[in-house]
Amino acid sequence: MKREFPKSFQPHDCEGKWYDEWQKNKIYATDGNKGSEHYSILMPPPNVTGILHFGHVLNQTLQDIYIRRNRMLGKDVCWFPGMDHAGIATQSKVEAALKEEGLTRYDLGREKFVERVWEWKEKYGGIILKQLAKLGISCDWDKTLFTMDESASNAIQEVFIQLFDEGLIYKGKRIINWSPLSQTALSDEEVEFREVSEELYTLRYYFENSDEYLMVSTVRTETIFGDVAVAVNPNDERFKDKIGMNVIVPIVGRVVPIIADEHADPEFGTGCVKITPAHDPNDFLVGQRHNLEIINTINHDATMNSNAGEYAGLDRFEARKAVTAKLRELDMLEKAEAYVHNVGFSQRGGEPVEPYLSSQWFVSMQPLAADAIRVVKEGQVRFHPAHWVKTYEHWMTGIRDWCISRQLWWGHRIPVYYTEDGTQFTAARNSTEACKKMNLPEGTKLNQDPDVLDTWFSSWLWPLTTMHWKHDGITESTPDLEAFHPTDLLVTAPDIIFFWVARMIMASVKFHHEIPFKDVYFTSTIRDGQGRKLSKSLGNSPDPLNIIEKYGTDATRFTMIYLAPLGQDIKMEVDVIKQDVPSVEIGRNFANKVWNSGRFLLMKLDEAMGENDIDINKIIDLTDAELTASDKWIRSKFNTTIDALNKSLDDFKVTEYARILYDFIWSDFCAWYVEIVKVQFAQNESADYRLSLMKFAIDIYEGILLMLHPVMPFITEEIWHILCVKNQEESISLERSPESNPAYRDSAIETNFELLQLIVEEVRRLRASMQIQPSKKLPVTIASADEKIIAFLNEQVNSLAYFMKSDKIEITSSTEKPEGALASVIREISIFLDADGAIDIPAEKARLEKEIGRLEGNISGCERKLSNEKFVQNASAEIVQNEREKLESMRNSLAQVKENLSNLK
RNA sequence: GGGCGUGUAGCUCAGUUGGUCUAGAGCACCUGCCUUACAAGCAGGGGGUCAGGGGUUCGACUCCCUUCUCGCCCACCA
Repeated sequence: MKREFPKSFQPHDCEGKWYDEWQKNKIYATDGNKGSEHYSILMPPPNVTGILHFGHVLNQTLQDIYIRRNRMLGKDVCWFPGMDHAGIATQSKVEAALKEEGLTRYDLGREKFVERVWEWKEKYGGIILKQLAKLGISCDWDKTLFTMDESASNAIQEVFIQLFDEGLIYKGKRIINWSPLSQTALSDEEVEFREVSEELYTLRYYFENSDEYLMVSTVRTETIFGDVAVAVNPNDERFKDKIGMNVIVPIVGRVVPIIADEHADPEFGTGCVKITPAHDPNDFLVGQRHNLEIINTINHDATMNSNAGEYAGLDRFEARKAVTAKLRELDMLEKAEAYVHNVGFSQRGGEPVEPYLSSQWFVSMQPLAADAIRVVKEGQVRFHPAHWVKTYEHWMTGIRDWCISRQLWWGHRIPVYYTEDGTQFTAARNSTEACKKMNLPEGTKLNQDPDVLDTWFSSWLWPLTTMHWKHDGITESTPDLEAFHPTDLLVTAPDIIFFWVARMIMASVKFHHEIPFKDVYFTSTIRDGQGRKLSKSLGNSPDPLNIIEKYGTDATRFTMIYLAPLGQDIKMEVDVIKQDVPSVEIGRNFANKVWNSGRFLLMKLDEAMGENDIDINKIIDLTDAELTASDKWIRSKFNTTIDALNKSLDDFKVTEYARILYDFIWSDFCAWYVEIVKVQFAQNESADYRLSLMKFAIDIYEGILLMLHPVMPFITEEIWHILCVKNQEESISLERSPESNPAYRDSAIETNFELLQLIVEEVRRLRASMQIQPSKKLPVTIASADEKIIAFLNEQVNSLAYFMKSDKIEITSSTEKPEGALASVIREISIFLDADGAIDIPAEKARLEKEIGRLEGNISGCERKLSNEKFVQNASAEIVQNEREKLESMRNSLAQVKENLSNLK
C-alpha cells in the first residue's frame, strides 16, 4: 500500500490532529514516577486578562524546546502551566463592564462584585490558555493552577502569617505610590518614570511683617496648601541668618518656619525648598526629622480636599492651573520657566502616580535578600546571559521594603483581624484564631482587613504553589515537590527580573529552603522594524494567531528561534494592516524544504519497492563495505551535527541550534546528499541495493526529524508517521532522542568530501563565467598528484558528473592540459573544463591573471610571516606548520595557474 | 548621576580561549535555469578600511584604554 505524501505541507491539516492525539494520550502527564531523572519547568502564568502576543510565542517555544528535548532524552518531565489572577487588570475589566450597565462596584458590594469577577473569569479567562495551546506546547494541562485557587490561597495565607509573626510584615504609615485611576497603592516596581515637560514656578514667600521674601521653586503649585516649612541647606551662607525666621505661604496665609535641612540643595533653583510632607517622599522625611505637621490636601481620586479651600473638588491638574493663575494675579509668582523632569506613571493605568501618605502593609525585604544573593553568587541559580547577575545583585543589595497591600476587592484578602476599636490586630487564619492570638474571649467581634495582596505576592510563591505546597495550610511536601522542585529552567522576559525572578528566589529559599530553579533564560525583547517594542498601545503588534494561520505553527516557532539571539533584542519587520510578519517566510520555506526532502525519500522508496509492500524496518542495512564515501560522509556529518546541537542547547544558545539544523538539513542533506542518493540509486539497478540505500537515507532523515522535533513538533510528527512508521498503532509520537555514535565520525572522509564540493563549485563557476548553457554537458579533466584523492574522486565519479553536468570525466595524475580547455586550480588539483570552443580568451586570461595576483599576494604575506623570527619563535608549532604547508601548496598552485596561462593560446 | 548592553555587506545577524578570517549566512539586488522532492526552488555574481582613535602582541573583528552611536535598567532634583 502506497502512503500518501501530498505535494506540499499543509500545517492546518495536521496541527490540530496531532495536538489532540498527544493530549488525548496524556503523553505529557506524569506523577513524578516515570523515571529516575526529573526535569521541570514552571510556565510563567499569563494574566487571566491576557491575549497572545509574540513575546508568548518566543517564550513558550523556548520552554517547549527544552521540555521536549528532555523528555526525548528519557527524563521524567513535567511542565506546570497556570494563570495569574492579575488584580488590578482584572478588576478594571469587570468594573468597565459594570460601567456599561451604569453601575459601580460599590453598588454591588464586595461579595457580589467578587462573584462577578469569578463569572467573568469562567467566561473569558481561559482564552489565553487556549491560544497558548495553539503553539503546540507540550505541557500537562491537567496541572494548570490559577493563582486564586484555594490551594494557592492557603499557601499565601500561611506565608503572610509566618512573615507577620516573624515581624517581617508590618503596617506602616508612609508615602506610597498611589494610583488615582485604580484607587490603590502600588509598589515601587509598578511605577515607571518618564520625562515630562512642565513648568517650574518660582513663588514669593514673604517674611512676616516685611516686604522682603524668599523665592521658592515648585512644579506643583497646588500642593502649597500642604506646606508646613521652607527648608534651606544649613551650609548655605545666603540663608544662614534666615533660619528660624518665619515666612507666609502665598494664598494660604499660613505662617511656616524656615528650617535647615540637608535635603535642600544650594545648587538647585533658588536654594529654598518648600516642605509638603504629605505629598513628597523627601519632604515626608524632612517633616519627620523636624517634627512637622502633615497636611494632606488631595483625595483618593486626585481631586483637592477641603484643605485646599476654594479649590476643593478640583482635579489636581486643574487646581494647579487655577492656583498658578491666582498667584500671578496676586503678584506672588516671580517667574515660570520651562522644565523637563521625570514623573512617575502607573505602569498599568498610565496616569501620573500621586505620592500619597497612607497606612499600608510592607514586607521587610533586606532579611530575605541575603540568602537570595548568595545562591546566585554561588552559581546555584545561573542566569543566561550571565550579565543579569550584576543587575540582580545591584537591586538586591539596595532592596527596599515591598508595599503589598492593595485597595482592591479582587485578590487574596489580607489575613489580618482588628478589634472593633482598631487598637489591636494580628494575622491569623480566621477570627477565632485571631482572638486566641490576641488573648481575647472567643467570639469577640473582629474585622478583617479590607485590603487584598499585591498580585505578585502570589506570584513569588509560584514554584511552591504549583506543586501544592501547603495546599491545606499544613502539608510541607507533596509528590510534585519531591520530584520536581527545584525546577530546572525558568524562561522569562528580563523586565520582570525584580517583580518576579528575584522574589521567587527569596521565597523558595525562605519558605522551602531550596532554590526555585537552576537556570534562568532571559528572552529577547521583540521589536518592530523601527526598533520599537511590540505593544498593544503602539498598535505595532500583529496577532500571532494570524501569522500562524498564514505560515503554520512550526514555521512561526522556527523563525522566532532562528531570529532570537540570547540576550539581544529581535528586530522583526511587521505589517499590522496586512497582519503579516514577512520574516516568518524563513520558517515556512524551511518547513517546505523539510517536507519535500521527506517526500522525495518516500517516492524513491516506493520506486524501489515496486509492486511489493515492504516493511521498512525489515529492509537489510547496507554493510560498511557497501556504503560509499558519500554515505559515510553524511553519516559522519550527521553525528557531528548531533553533538553540536546538544552543545548549543546545553549552552542555552538556542539560535545556534536553529542555525545548525537549518544549515545541515538545507546544505549537507538536501543540496548534497539527496543529490548523491539520486545518482547512486540510478547507477545500481539492484532492487535490494536500492531498498537498502533508501533505508540508509531514511534512517539519517529520521534522525533529522528527531533533532528538529523540539522546535517543529507538528511537521516532524506528521512526516515521521508517514515515512518511518509502518504500523501506526506502534507509537503515538516520535519522541525519543537521536543518538550520536562517535564511531561514525570520520574526519578524513569529511575533508575529502569538502574537496569534492570545492571542485564541483569551481566547475560551476567556470561554466557560469563563460555563460555556458546549464543543460550543455562538457568533458572535465581532474588532475592530482595524490593517489588517495584520485581513488576517492574515482569512486565519486558519477556524482561528480551529475553535479558538474559533465558527460565525460577523466581523473588523472598527469597535469597535461587538454586543448582549448578552461583551467583552474583548487588546492593543487588542476581542473580542466573542455569548453568546446566557447572560450573567451581575453576573459579567461583576465581571470587567470587575477588568480595569479591573488595567490602572489597571499604567498608574499605568508613568506613575510615565516621570515619573521618572532613569529616562528612565539606562535605554536602547529600554526607555524600550517603556515608552511599553506605556503607550499600555494606555490604549487601558482605554478600550475601560470602554466595554464602560458598554455592559453 | 550609577549600572548594563550594542555598533561587522543596503537590511537582519554569525564569527568559539587572538592565528586558513584577504571576515560568513539569510533577506534584498544582478545574471542564468521549470536540471529525476522543493520556483516556498536551483546555479552563479556584485557588495564590508569589522563605529573612530590609541595601546598590548610576531599577529587584533577578537584583549586593554579612550571617544562617539543607539538601546535598556536603576536612582531621582524641589
